[in-house]
Amino acid sequence: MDQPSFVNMRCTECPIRHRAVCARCDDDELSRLENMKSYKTFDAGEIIFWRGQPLDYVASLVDGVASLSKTLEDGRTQIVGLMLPSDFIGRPGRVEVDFDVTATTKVTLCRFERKPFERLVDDTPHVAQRLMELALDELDAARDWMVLLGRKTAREKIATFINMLVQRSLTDTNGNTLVVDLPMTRDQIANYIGLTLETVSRQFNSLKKEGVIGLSGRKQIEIMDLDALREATGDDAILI
Amino acid sequence: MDQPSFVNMRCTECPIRHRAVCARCDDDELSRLENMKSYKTFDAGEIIFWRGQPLDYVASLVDGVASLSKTLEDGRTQIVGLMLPSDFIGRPGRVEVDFDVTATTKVTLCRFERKPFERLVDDTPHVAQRLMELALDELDAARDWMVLLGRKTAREKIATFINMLVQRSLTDTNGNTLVVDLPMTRDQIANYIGLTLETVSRQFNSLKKEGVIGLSGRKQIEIMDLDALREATGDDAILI
DNA sequence: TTCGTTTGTTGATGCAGATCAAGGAACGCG
DNA sequence: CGCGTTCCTTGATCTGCATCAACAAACGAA
Repeated sequence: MDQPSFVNMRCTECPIRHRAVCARCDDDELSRLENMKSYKTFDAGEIIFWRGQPLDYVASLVDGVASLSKTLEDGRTQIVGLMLPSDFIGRPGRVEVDFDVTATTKVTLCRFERKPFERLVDDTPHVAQRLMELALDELDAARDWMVLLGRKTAREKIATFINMLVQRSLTDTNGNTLVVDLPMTRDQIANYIGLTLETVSRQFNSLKKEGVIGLSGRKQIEIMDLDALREATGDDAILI
Repeated sequence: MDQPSFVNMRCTECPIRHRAVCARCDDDELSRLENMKSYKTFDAGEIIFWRGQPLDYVASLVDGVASLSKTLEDGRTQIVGLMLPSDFIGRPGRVEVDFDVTATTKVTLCRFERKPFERLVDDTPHVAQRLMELALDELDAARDWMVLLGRKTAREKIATFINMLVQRSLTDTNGNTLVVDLPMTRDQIANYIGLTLETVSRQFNSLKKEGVIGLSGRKQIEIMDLDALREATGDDAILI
């Protein structure tokens, strides 16, 4: 998990090249992007954007995990989205975001200045189209999360969360078992799935006791029985 | 609330003309739309689209209320979106939806055949842009709903729900008090805000007892004290 | 109008998960 | 290596909402 240096990276060598907003750009468009981009890293815990702050940049997340969160009057918070590599932060035409964006782990962004980026969007239809796809993917994910938050039990929530990490392939393979890196603390997980940190801890250990997962260190989960895990999500089978 | 006849309506007379996907269309584009559109109505309770069904049409919702819902293995359901007049159903490039779309009240759609509509989107950038805006608005709404589902109490959920109906102006004015038409039953409301119908009923009556709202008939709420209602949502003041 | 069906209210009880509390393990830093 | 801090676990208790149950009100059809 060493942080490679991105500073002088060419777009053609970019690890998220094929999935990010630039996925279908040709060489010409890439060089336009090269000219307006700059890499910036944030340490874990740093605020990347404040809610309401005008955005001079939009960005692709290149490495690490960031979270979008909203806060109620009395301080209760809810994480409303996880940004993983290739996700896009900020939208053309929108000057600010309505949530805080925080670096959950160390994060590297590929930032584009807003104005030139918006010009690029205006005259390259497939970039606009790719942005639309990314937005619709986020909308789908948000709707699945609404089911989780509104209707799932604590156990189902935990299973769904782990399964999501598997799906979005935050995984290594260690021998023949799947190993998932947890990008966040129990408290942050709790905020994401609408529980308290104590309940998160209890459910993790209960799944461990049943042999569905193994816990090694604070930030690693081994998937011992993927079928059982998916069974435990409560989702309709064909959704998985 | 009489259903006017839409069958022969011209786009220029359309009640959602200024907010729907066609908001910024010029006369030429409108006449292209006239040629590919057809109105269709659904009775309350009818399924408009099934999850997984290939969509031959996309549509603007002209009148009534529809809901998007997802179902778990064992039958628990969660409404993941309310479609109100001017909302758009279906996306270019996406062949199916991942939820059921049901008419909550009697619903009228202005349907467009997919293929010609996609061609229109391809060669009119501001239609694509409007679709993007509509999608981002839905995404914002979905995120607010995640906070509601994950972190709000039953009372806050009910207050937020009523406040949303006020905001999206499903309101009449009756003398000097605001009257909100409830488009759905207690059971459907419960499914939308992640509660049971009994809890919904209790919270309505508790807000009534406190003089925040009045209930007249099954489907009408008077807003007696809007400030108290907003206070009860739990939202950060500047969000409202 | 009357009857049947759907929808809503209200009460009693139970339980999943929150809250409160204390200690233990992992990690970073001098 | 030891120490302080952060993060995690585990137990005890509490409570908000679900669940179960019965009835009442509204509505629609004949």
